[in-house]
Amino acid sequence: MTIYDIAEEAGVSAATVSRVINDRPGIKESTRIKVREILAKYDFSVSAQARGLVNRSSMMIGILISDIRNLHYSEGAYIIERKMLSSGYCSIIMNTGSDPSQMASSIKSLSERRVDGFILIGSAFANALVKEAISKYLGELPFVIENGRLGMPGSAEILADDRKGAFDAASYLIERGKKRIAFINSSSTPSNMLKIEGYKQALGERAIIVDGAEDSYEGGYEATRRLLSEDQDIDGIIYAVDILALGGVRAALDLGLDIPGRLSLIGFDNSPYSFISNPKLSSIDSRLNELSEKCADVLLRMLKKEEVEKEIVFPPLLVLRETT
Amino acid sequence: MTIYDIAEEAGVSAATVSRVINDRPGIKESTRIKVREILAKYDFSVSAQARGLVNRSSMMIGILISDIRNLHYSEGAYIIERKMLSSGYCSIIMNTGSDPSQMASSIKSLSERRVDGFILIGSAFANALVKEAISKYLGELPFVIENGRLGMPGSAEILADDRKGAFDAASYLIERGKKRIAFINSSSTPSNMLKIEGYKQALGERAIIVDGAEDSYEGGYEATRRLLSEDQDIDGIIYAVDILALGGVRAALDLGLDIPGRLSLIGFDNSPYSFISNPKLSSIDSRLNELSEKCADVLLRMLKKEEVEKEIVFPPLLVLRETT
DNA sequence: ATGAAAGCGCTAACAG
DNA sequence: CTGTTAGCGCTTTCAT
Repeated sequence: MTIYDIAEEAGVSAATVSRVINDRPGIKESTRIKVREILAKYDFSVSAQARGLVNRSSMMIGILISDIRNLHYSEGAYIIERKMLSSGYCSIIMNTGSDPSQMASSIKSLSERRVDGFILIGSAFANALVKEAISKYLGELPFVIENGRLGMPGSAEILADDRKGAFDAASYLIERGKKRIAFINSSSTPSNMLKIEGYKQALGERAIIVDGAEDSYEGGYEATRRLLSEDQDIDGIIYAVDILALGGVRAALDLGLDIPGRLSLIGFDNSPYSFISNPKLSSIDSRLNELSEKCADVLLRMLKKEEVEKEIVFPPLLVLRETT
Repeated sequence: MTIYDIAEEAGVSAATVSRVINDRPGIKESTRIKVREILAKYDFSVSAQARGLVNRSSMMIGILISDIRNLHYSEGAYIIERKMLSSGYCSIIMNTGSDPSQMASSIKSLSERRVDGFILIGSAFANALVKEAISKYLGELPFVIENGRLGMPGSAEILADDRKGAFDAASYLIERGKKRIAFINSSSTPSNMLKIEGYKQALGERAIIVDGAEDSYEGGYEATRRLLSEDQDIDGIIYAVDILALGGVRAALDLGLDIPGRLSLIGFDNSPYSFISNPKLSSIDSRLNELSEKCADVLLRMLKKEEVEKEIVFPPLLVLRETT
């Protein structure tokens, strides 16, 4: 069913039907009503495809995420999808994994779909291949990157201050009298590298960095267990992500260590995991949800050709619970 | 940039360019190479929009989810998105919430986008409004519903046997000598209603059902705490979803009850929450990931006009950990 | 206030 | 092996 079918039954032209559908002015009220009636009668649904072709706007955006199963990405995707939809934009969501060439190919896909703009969630997208793919395929499109720096002209960057987050966490533990404070990291994303920097800044010579833990509960468990048995004096650990810390909590408990008396633990992101943890996990709130909200805001404004700030940084918050 | 621009530079017609792009046979090798060269030179990306218009296929599918932040939905979305993409289909993901009228309006959106098919994840979609919206707007489209019954002609239903899952869990606790076994439910989805049925089937007269807990960690905590203080003899609890059970674990611990000696707890879905829990949670594995995989499989087959089974049921597995 | 006609970027049928 | 033509479903001038 097309607008021509509607037009025919209404005894008007397709142009008129189009005007009614789009609420354009300059239509006799009686015609408008007549057409609306027939539209309703057939539950007519316009082809966004055809419309997009002539309007040069698909009213779709792309959301690229390394892995939506990751709780804090799914929250971001949720917030952005809802906000965009309420302004009429559908979201194409793609999981790219952490492989830059996969990311690049997703970017090409988005280009073929003729999205009106897109959002990259996570610092993992801040790499050369992605940059190249964007300038090749999505050159002029507005986009925003959440918590990553790409330094491209058409884009906005909404950032968490990860360095400060780690610095604050470490400083807090030092203040509380902890002497040997370690940092357990998983993947080497730009975001995690900043956390390490902040941690080092606070610890200086006394920094103890465990790198390359698998990015999971088990990864945190193993890394913590190993660290704790190799170095009996560790009395504080900061983790690059909450889920690692949950594994760490269990490892410490299995080793019979008192939390937080003997050992303090701090996670990162203040995700729902942190209060699901038992004992509840203290965590650095990177305010990712607010970042996501802001991402959608900013993209929407860019889509309307409004001027936007190209860089917004959200300061972190240290949330204390039962592991410190 | 369009195929006409490419055609002009290559000194051929648009039809030829189209043939090269789509790897159609019957093109002189030298022409093919020449055209490919120019395509590459400009990083040409075809308009899926225009192509879709003529092919009557957008190569997009819709995925409707009540809330992707829910871990087991995000896993489903992940699996489906990846699988569909590897067959060339992009996924439009929409969070509908639990309001049927929201679901209906999302269905209309999908129709305007001219998706080639769609997947409904969750039994919450098994309601009259959704059914009506589908037959209005997406009448002939192939679709599959994960863990819900809609009973519509064009669809396939991939189901978990929730009744049996709850029955097995309850039976297990009875076998282990538990005397007062409660069931804590959150939302009244069809899926949860089946769980209650299975539970009742095992418990008979002795059924103790707590309904209407909020669907969250806190909800599980509150409901459990109240139940346990009102009825001191409870020695087993089954929860409609894992996250509730995590709250329950903490409530029991706060009350000083020994798990599993004094009180056994069993969750539902065997989600990642279950092994993040401390103590680790025993849970009924509804095999949702396998369901999701199957959903994508089946939809893909429907899209190819192949015959498919209209109903597939996955039997549940009881996974024992530290709370039983 | 309304219609005719052109065109968005692509594919397919038909010629040659 | 390749080009011409028509048309997918819509919007938008430009007339009237």
